Amino acid sequence: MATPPSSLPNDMPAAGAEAGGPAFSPLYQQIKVLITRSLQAGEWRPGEAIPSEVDLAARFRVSQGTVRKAIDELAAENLLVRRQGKGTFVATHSEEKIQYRFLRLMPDDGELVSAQRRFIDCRRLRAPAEVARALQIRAGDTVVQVRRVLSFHERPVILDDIWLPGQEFKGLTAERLSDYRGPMYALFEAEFGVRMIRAEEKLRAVAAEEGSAELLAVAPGHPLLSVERLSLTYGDKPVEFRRGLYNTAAHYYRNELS
Amino acid sequence: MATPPSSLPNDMPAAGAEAGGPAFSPLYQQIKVLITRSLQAGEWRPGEAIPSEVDLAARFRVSQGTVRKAIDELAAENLLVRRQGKGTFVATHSEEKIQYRFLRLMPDDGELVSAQRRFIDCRRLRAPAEVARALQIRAGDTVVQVRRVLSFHERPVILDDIWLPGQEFKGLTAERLSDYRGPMYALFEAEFGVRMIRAEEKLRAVAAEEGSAELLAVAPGHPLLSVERLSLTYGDKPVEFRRGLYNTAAHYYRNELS
DNA sequence: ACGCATTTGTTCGTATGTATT
DNA sequence: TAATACATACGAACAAATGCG
Repeated sequence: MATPPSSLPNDMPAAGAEAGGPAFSPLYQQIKVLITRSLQAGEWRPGEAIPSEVDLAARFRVSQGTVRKAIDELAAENLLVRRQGKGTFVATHSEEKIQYRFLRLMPDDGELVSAQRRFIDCRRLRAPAEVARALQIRAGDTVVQVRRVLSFHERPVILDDIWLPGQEFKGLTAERLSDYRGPMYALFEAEFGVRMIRAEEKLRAVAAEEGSAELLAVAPGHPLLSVERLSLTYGDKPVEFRRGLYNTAAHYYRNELS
Repeated sequence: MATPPSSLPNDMPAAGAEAGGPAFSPLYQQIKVLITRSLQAGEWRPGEAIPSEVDLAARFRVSQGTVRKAIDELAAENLLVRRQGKGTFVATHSEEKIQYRFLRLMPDDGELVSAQRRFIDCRRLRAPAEVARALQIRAGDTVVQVRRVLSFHERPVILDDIWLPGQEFKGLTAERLSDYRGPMYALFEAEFGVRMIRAEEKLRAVAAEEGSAELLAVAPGHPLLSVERLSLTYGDKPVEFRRGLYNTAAHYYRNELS
């Protein structure tokens, strides 16, 4: 059995190390951490191929199988995408297939058609307490607020309010949002180097207020699905907070329990 | 390289075989199918240990690593649970840890407390068209309908209407439901041999109607979260259809996107 | 059109580590 | 302590998909 080589952060607490937890972690977990760091540091950009398993094995001085297991888990977490015969690629939000990973709204009948976007507002302001708490920044720090409406078949269905940390999103304007073709997360990734990895959502049923009712073309008091989303990047760092109001008259939010 | 032994269903379309698709599937996928069949047939009951990897390897005439990969996937799908040093066990709904796998409602503040259950109704009737379609039975076939209210801190929060195929649930009564300690799915599994594997949910915001408003102690028209759930067992066979109405005044439905 | 090199995918075998009883 | 079972790690070989010459 090969002893872990000195190039590995064996002395450093990796994934498995917590207070009271085990002070070691398997080799493949350490490799996973190293690969994640390179991802985070931008050594390989979204859409690019990472080195082959054999190359990585040589680089880290471990067997190919160990690299393989590390990549397996990263692929399961949607950080990497494997393609037989081609290589392993850094996941990107600009791909067709993965495009609707975060959009859970489905029409009651008919096919899923792509949404028309209308940006109502995009301005910088001091973070309200609730937003600051969610984004883990100081209350009063600058945030960018984006307000938009998504329509299907010319009918407004989603009203989104989006807050982004001003620090990471300098230069974001309504124009750039409108001009960009493709998903918003693809723009964030390409223009600001911010990659959404996963998100946590809180769903509630609420009554439409005056303003949102008008934008969604429903009567005030009409039931709307409220979806609060906190998006996280590497290291579970929050990078987006949004509140969506969905008109579920002709659509539903699909979820799979497993 | 060992050729697949005759005991394997190599000639039979397994997981990977579809119209136009490849007519073969990897060994570990075939093993996965075989294990799933034994699970379905009840060869090993929920909570029991299945044979060790070495035993299964001998039984199927493959290497331990191949069995391991099959079990890995079944564990990832929550059909099996691995425990180092002890064995691999058939997943069960009566375990503490897995108890809240299907309950997504969380309190806005405070800890998650266990719900008080109140069964309002349990009767047999002919399946309405919508229910029959969901359960893939004939309209008019017998179904069991259960209506219940879940309360937290003495306040009603969830109103559930549950439909079960009468065929599989002979002898289900309000008493048995009330008397049973533990999750309902554990009762289904223990008393009727029906194991929920996964479920698909459709969420909407709706206005409370007269009857449901009274049971949930809210005003008519109050926004409620409607949760339609179709529960599936082995082979994606539907075995439960339910519609829940959640009062999200002090709770939210949590979801993780990844 | 064909073959070849590259890369991931599958399968086997073996040895050792860690957790449980 | 010893036996058992899952977990990790290595190495080797072949299969399947892809892209290039």
